Amino acid sequence: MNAENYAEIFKALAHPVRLKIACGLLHKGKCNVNTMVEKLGVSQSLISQHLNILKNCGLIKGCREGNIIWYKLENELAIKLLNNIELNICDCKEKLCQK
Amino acid sequence: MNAENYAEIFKALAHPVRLKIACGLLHKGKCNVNTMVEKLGVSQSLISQHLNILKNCGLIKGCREGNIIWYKLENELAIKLLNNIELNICDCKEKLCQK
DNA sequence: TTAGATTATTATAATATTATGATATTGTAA
DNA sequence: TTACAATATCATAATATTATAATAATCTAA
Repeated sequence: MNAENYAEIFKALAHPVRLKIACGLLHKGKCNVNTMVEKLGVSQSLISQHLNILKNCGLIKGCREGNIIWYKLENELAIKLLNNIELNICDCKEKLCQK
Repeated sequence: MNAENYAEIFKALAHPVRLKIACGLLHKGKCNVNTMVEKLGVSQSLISQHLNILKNCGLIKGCREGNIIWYKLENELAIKLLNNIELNICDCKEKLCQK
């Protein structure tokens, strides 16, 4: 891991929607695409594109269960970084995280 | 601090040069522009522009001492985040941090 | 096998970021 | 004052990111 590698991780988290997704996954454990679409109020296409960015960085992984794909946080560094942000204020708490 | 605010901080750190600068400041304490130019091998103009981005996010502050401006890390969140990256591998260790 | 639900991909326009080179500003010392 | 060192700003070209709309792929259930 050099500066370029680290910067990529930061870049992946450097967008409000991706941050909400990652933050939400940290607390919710897993989430499917349509739920993100509803909770975050972002188009399905855009959610999918953001998920792809997170996936390409190795931050999340998708696990198909029939028709649905469950996404999970799969990166220790991302988890450490996200634990440093004030989650009770983070939008994801009120949105993606709710049952 | 909402998701947008947090994303801005991540964005500020989402570039190799800015990450090296921030990481270097964390360990070196302070640094002036010309030293960054030499140690990081990046043009003076570009270093200055990157410093400006870090400054605008409130991550660093410059303190003039005669002809020289010393920059310091001035953000608790950034410090927490940077403490989570493996500093012994980070480029800044070999470069910006050396005496 | 067809319809519908869920997710992904593609093309593209709008916008933002990055790097370069030239120039400007600020302070110091002769 | 003038020259020089340190830093900042500006214009701009190249590149990357973001959002939208349309379409495609995949799975399930009837």
